[in-house]
Amino acid sequence: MNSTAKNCAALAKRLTDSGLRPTPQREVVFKVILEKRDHPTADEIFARVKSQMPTISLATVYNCLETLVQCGLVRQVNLERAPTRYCPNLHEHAHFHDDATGQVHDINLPADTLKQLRSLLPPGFDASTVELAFRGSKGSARAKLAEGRAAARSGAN
Amino acid sequence: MNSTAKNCAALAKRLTDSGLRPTPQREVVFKVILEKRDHPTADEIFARVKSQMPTISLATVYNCLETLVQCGLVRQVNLERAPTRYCPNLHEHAHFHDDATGQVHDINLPADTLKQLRSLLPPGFDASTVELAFRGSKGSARAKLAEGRAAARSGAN
DNA sequence: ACAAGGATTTAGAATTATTCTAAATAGAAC
DNA sequence: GTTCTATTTAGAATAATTCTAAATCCTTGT
Ligand SMILES: [Mn+2]
Ligand SMILES: [Mn+2]
Ligand SMILES: [Zn+2]
Ligand SMILES: [Zn+2]
Repeated sequence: MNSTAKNCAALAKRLTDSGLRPTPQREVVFKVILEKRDHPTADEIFARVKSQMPTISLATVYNCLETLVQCGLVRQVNLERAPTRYCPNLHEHAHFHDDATGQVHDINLPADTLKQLRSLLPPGFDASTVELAFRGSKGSARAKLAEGRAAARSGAN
Repeated sequence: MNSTAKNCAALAKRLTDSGLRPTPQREVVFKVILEKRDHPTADEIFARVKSQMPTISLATVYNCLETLVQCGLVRQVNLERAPTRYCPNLHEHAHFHDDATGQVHDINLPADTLKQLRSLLPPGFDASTVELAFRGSKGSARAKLAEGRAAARSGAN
């Protein structure tokens, strides 16, 4: 059983567990989100799905996305007021929005960091979700090395 | 010199420093944001401002808000896909969105916490902004005390 | 097999926060 | 006072998302 089949099976289980049907549309939407984990928007997902299923409608893509989110298989990512993006990474993680390229990267969040953040809340505040987003630019590794050397020099002064 | 006059002077300075004019519209928009720091939306600000300046337009409110944000006097707060809210708290802080009441509360963020969060980024990632938002419910102090006692009991088992 | 009946999909209209456009107004500078 | 530019204003436009209502699909019961 390959990875796609396994994911499909997991999707089918989640859906039927919620009393929903595993339809071809839901499967193909989920598949394209898993295929290229670049946090696509609904429009981008629509475009990718259409190449495999030319008759699907944008409304259906929105409907499927809502279903996948409700089943807990996909997470919505809202950055500023840009169109909602969709992420199949189910681990607790933050997002880094690269201003230069527009790309969105996953940033791993250790469990203890999450706990620390929750501990900042005053008594009585009970957070069901914590969202952390960075915005900036992702320099090249080469630029970063040079930056590091400059910092070392200035620190040595 | 009272607080309102001081804020107006600060606003005028920021504006003229940026080559912009301190207009009555900009002043009144800034004033209502400072008056009730409840993270109002543009529509709410429009309603509050209209009572003092009935001829102002919504477009002007949006224009003034954009100006205030660019001058660094007000911060935009985007939570999920709800209308943008505006916050005059210039300290680094996070937001807590109370699902039950819809209220948005400021959460203080220690400087070292911010540094820790930035340190989660892989080399090459340079964040110009870090946004942290909690969502949940704010129980009453009474409920919170009971919760604490229950936790103590279960911990003692 | 056939007939409900409900779930899902679909196209297109509606919604809504925000931005844009272009004309009117206000104010500063000369 | 005239000119020049910034600002305000009303209304149109935009764009992501949601809604509506009809068509299609599937399951279930007979
Ligand atoms: Mn961007
Ligand atoms: Mn809410
Ligand atoms: Zn992600
Ligand atoms: Zn705030």
